[in-house]
Amino acid sequence: MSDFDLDSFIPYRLAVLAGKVSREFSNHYSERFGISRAEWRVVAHLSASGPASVGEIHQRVDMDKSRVSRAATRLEKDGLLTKEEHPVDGRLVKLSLTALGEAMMLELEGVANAYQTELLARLGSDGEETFAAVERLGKAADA
Amino acid sequence: MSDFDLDSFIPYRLAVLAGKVSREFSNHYSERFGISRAEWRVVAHLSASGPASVGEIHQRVDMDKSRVSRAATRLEKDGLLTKEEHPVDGRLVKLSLTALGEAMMLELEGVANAYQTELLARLGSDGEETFAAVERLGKAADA
DNA sequence: TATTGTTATACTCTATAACTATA
DNA sequence: TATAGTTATAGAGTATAACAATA
Repeated sequence: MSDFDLDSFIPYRLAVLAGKVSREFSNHYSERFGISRAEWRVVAHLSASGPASVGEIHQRVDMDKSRVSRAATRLEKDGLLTKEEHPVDGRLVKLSLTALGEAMMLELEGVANAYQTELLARLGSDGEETFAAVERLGKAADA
Repeated sequence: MSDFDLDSFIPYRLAVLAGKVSREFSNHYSERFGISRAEWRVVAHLSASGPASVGEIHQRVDMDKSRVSRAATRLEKDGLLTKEEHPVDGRLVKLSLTALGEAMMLELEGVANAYQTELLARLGSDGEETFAAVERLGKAADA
């Protein structure tokens, strides 16, 4: 009927793979901690960087402003972070993990590091380099 | 603050990469043809396999039944496919591309093949093998 | 006027489950 | 009763844009 084969098409294979890994990881934390992927990203970023504004997270974490903002609202409601007004620029909101948020992240870190280890094992010996090579797909050849 | 680094975490990198490639490809067709990713997958599968049921597509294309069903409904409304009742088993629905659907797929194929070529070029010489190696991430080590 | 963050809109996705009609 | 497909539901993702407050 056609000479196009969806199964060899890289965007499709990549989407299927990313979905599979994301769901698998999500099984490791979503039920236990009750957070979504967006919330996980915000918490992980805050944990690594310390307090940050919505805009900073938006730029660092591949999520647009509104998604970050809504995730932060949910996390605040759950007592995992606080919002403060920036002392000099009133437009900025300073997001900080609470003690509860820090404690959750500590557990999550263990889960995430264990999963990362398992993924690297699946890749085999040159896993890191292999994966980095595939990430060249994201670099548009603008030359 | 923490020894966890989101930027080196494989599920995150994979999600970011897949999103980037998917959006980039989508820019090549969504505006021009007015279809979503789910619709594109259904059309591509039908084009490769010939007429198929909802269930067949569901099993082959990493989308659940309802997503396939809804995509098919939208495509039917746009005149890109038809639904027929199966002659012997009335529960089955036979989805077939219309002439309009075939014509669209012909154009889409050109776009997709060109994009695939560009992606392989970004990967470099051993691209296919490198990519296949990374797909081992999707194979849970169930031993 | 421009920027930061929030909220609105509308559609799609995801997961689950109920529902219908056939078998 | 089991199966194929559709529809419902509810929360989340996606993209865009309007909006309020501040700069």
